[in-house]
Amino acid sequence: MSKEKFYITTPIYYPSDKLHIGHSYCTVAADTIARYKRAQGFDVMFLTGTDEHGQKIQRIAQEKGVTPQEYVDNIVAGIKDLWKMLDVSNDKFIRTTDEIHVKAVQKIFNILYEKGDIYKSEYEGWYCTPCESFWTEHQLVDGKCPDCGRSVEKTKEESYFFKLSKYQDKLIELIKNNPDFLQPSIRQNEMLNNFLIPGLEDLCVSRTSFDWGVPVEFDPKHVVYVWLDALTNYITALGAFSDDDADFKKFWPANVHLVGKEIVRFHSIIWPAMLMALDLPLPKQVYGHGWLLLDGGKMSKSKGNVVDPVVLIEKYGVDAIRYFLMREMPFGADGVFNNEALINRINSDLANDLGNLVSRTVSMVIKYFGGTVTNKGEKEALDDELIALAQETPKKVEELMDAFQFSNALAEIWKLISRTNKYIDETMPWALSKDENKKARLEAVMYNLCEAIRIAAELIAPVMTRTSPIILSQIGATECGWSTSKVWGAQESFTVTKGDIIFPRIDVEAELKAIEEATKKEPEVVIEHKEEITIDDFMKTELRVGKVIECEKIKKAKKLLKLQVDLGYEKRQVVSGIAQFYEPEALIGKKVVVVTNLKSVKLCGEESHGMILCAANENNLTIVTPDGDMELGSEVR
RNA sequence: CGCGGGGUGGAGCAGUCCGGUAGCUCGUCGGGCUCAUAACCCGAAGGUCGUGUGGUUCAAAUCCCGCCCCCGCAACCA
Repeated sequence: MSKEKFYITTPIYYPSDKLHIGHSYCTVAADTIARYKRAQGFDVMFLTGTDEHGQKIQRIAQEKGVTPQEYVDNIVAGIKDLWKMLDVSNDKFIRTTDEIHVKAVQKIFNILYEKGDIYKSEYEGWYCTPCESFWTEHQLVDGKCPDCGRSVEKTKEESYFFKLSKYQDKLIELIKNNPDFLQPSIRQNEMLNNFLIPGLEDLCVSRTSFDWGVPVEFDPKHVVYVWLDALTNYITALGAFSDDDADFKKFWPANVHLVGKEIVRFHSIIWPAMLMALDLPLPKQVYGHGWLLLDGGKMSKSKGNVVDPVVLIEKYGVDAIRYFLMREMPFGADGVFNNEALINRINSDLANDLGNLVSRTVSMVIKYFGGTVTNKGEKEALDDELIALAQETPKKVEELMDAFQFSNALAEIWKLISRTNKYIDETMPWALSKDENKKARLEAVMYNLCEAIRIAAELIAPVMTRTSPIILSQIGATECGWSTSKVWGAQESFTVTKGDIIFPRIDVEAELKAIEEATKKEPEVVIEHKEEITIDDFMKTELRVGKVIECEKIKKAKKLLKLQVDLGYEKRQVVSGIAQFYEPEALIGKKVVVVTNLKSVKLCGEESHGMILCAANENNLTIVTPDGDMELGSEVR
């Protein structure tokens, strides 16, 4: 009898930079599910990987003076190391630069082309010559360039398009009739209201403007653009459209694509449409999880370094991090990461509740019974509540894990752990130990503790990959495995071993202080210098003193102010993104420096002829104003 | 009137779909215990559930309406 299959994927990450804690979050979640399913006996395929093509990579590599391939090889090595550190148990790792992927993508492109679902664009493209931009009919504003508002001309920009619009109705049906397909359900309306119901446009699936990508076989000046290249990884990794497609036949369709909410659209609209075009089955579910946000507000200037997962792992251990990620926030929604919450979780849940429970139990078994207890002790009605809870916990955990409610699943396990701690108080083993007649009763108590711990330790295994076996070994569990966690009394006797403290308590204040100092020491302000220019380059810029004579907010725009500036020889309108830092009235009468020979553009429907000079960083902005009374129109050099 | 999420004891959240004792974790205070990692167990204080003295209802955190505030996304930071 063949085992039931389960195929789960993470997004493939873009290796333009090191990964951060947010990527870890998604991957750990996928890993947790994969481990859980394996424990249950499923035949699991767990895929992650990297999306390595595209203009951005090409550009960064160029800047660094390496080939794109060298560049991504290096970053990908780091990503693989990170997953190793996090105990991520992926079965495959797909890189879009893998030969098997490249060939399959080309094949898919050809198939869709022959079928007519991909066609070379020959139709209404609109080109704005000054902007060098190509627009679709839909993007135009009043028939003009949405960027600068100038008129555009009909052009035939050569690129291949995928007939996404053809699948619109089927996609609407899919999402409406099949609520499981896109989860959590709030995403369904988002997709319907924002994209599907307004109408889909055909999708550009090739580019000629860069060449770091999969070449189109029959038209090699084109490179396959991200959609077709990246999304198809979920099947090419399994060997689809290759000589060996056994895994593809075995595991497709995927049970779930785990994705961040920002890419839900691609996975719930574009990807299914592509599969429809290929006559392949659709994934059973796309699950858009929330984001791990940094401590909001102004206080945290210390982004970067604190959320480097490597630092956290080195400091607190993999399991603490994995536990925190899965426990702290509900999976579908956003959550906030901060050090204090992390340390508190470690202390109260891991050290106090779980670690200490194991520690005190092991100590007592050694102290009172020389290390071994059996199931032959004297039972009492008092035990029933603990046993009942231990028996129903695995069921609840399974229900919650199946719904990807990791946080609640862990909460259930911790209810059992707390109940077990309470059981020690109720039974007072130290009192029983003083009476030789109560030895049998004491043994039952110790045995029950070991059983409860055994079950809890088994249930945390998908999340806490290292702690689980350590605990099981400390209490001498021999009956291990997910299925035995459901059986109270599965193990007849326990021979415990005193081990190291599993989670030492952390001194919160000292730790936070240390972190604060560490983040202070490395201001880590990487100043990116621009390339050197000559005085002639600089002189191309025409800067002049002007005076703000009118100023108002632009409705609909959060950041923009519309200014009328008097330059002495003329007055002109300038739009500036300073609304968050200046009240319009406060600017009237101020002298400013204006870039006067800048190409005009239209912003939020308002013409802007120039730019106001400002000193700015992430948190602050102030306009540059001449020191002293200069005549309007004076040049600034 | 762009799309969406949210405002619940000091902090972080659940409850809102399917109206009817406001629940959890942490923190605070008091007590208990001594097996254990100053841990564990018990108890208490603390909330008119953003707002309108709005509507529906016997009854509203929960449904309807208005308003305020926060946060993402999108559109613009020229």
